[in-house]
Amino acid sequence: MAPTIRDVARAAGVSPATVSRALSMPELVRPPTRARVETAARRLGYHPNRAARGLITGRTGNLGLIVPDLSNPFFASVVKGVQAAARAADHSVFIADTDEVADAEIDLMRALAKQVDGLILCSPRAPDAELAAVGADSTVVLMNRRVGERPSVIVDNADGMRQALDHLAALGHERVAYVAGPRTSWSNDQRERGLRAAAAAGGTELVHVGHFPPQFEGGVAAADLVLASGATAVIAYNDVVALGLLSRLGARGVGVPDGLSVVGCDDIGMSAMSQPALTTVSVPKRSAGRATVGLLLSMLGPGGEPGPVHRELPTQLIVRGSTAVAPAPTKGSSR
Amino acid sequence: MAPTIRDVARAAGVSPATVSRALSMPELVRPPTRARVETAARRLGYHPNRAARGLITGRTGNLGLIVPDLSNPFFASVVKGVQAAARAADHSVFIADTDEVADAEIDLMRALAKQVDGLILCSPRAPDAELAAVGADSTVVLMNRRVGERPSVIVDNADGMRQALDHLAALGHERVAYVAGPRTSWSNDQRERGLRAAAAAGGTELVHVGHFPPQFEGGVAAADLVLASGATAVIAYNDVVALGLLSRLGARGVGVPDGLSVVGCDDIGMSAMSQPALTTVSVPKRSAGRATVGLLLSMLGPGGEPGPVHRELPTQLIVRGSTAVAPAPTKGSSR
DNA sequence: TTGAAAGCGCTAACAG
DNA sequence: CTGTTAGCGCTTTCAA
Repeated sequence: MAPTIRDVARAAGVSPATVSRALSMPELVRPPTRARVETAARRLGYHPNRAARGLITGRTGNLGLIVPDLSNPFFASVVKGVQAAARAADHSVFIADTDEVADAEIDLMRALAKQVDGLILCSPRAPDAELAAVGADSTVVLMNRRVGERPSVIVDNADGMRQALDHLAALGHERVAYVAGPRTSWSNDQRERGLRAAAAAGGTELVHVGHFPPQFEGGVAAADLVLASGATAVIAYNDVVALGLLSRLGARGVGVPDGLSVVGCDDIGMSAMSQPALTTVSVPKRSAGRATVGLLLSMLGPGGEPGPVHRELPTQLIVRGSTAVAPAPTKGSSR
Repeated sequence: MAPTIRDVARAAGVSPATVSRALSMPELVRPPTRARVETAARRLGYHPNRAARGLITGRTGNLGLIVPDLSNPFFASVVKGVQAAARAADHSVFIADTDEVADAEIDLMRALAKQVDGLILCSPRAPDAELAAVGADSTVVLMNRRVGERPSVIVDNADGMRQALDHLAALGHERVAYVAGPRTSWSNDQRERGLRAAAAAGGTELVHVGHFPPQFEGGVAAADLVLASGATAVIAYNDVVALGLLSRLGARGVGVPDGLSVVGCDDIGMSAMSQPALTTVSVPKRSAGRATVGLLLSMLGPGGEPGPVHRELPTQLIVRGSTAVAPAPTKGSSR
């Protein structure tokens, strides 16, 4: 049986309350007493039971994080950022993976909400209303999504897309395809908007290619549609999809970037290592994770609710080998 | 404020004890009473506070999972398997990433041990003794490692390596390099042993190439050493390393599989999509995760400690494009 | 079959 | 500065 606060109290010859104080608010205890307590605690290998503490303080020291798909390296990175920040603040984190199923999100929110101080929803797919309903009575921070006035950390998707499109336009591409991600993805929505705005501003023709799951297979499936569209360049919802494109393009014998230029988004590790290396819009994944934890903890802090807080992080185009000057227009290329 | 058991009791006109029973041991409560309680609970949106329950039952309904690196897709898959099984058993899971730092493992074990019913250590890097010391008084299951009689779930690494080497030998390769993973990795150790045994049995010459971090960069760094070794084929510690090899080999102008055959291990998603697709030893990642949770929960069940339990899952070579018949021996190739 | 009472391990008043 | 008391939300004897 793990030692309790009473064991320590007995060993140190003080009351449990003093032990509690010596450990959580040392300045309220006379140094000699404190020392006795600390020694006893160390000797017995005492660590306070957080559940018991939480019962009375109302704080568990735990955070919850819900992500759509851990096997997407983007989310893996975010998780690492969240972890690091949480650990630095002496918090543990529950992680749940929804497998891109919106309903699972709601279930998991409910399940986790009871046992954490705050919840981070990363790229949630559920409708605004459901999110708002379930999150009403718990501290929730959104990441990669903005819903009403709820606190959130997002990245500047629109600007990233603008950078990508400007880059392609500067290379002479006049017809660019966008391989869309999930309809329920807020990021996808932002990216589409940013792209439309940039296309209108720059006179580039934008071709929207259906919605695809944000996975490798999604890119594989999209590739043929992109080729048929007559576009000379393609921007994918994310890097994983872009890698899928690359794969299928290779199989079709289309050279990248000579036959088609490809741009991804997220800058996952793999994007630098593909053949050719993928041009991509870099998103600060770790930082976003850390920032989200920071925001969440600040909300839990003394002040309580410091009003709606929003953070937006910048994105940056990384140019690599998968984009090049547009090929000379081919007759009937649109067929 | 979330409703407590007393709120429900009042609403249903019964005592808190009855509510507790109606919800956890329904058969001990008369149907009409039970119905009243259930209705009241549902109406108030009552969910028992697990921390409070845990305080008395000694069970939190939480599991802990410690992995070396979430950004390795191998671990991401394992996590998904663990998650799925845990959720099916109505448990939540704390996840911690050690960034391949053995000390962090021990710290995290201590931190998590207090708040979970059981702990899963996936591919732990810490020395046996430390693992044993910290894990002494908590329920721990190891994955991808065997330490004494501690319960564990592993895969048949040695057999996987044998399959890989036999495959290469059948293709005519006589000199095969192995790019080793971390020294502290038990799996790496098993793979080396399996390889040595198979090499001895089949008369293949095995070249051991230094220890490298189990990351893409590790493979990149190893590639030149492999080329200098005069081997016509190489087996990498895992797929991520193998992909690093592929990348650097491409940069060096060495064709795969014609210039060098490459085999990985784990069968992460990316391995099927590389150019050329990677031949690899498939490891049942999800299943292993699920099996580990199953084992852990069985240990927590009624019987308590049903003695040491070990599970070993099979591995299977997946032949893809990255291996081929050995090139004709080149004069002075060993230089 | 149900209720009253005790207590899990801890912290937060309130005295002293 | 330290000890006593009460109680967080829940389950579990023990009686009724």
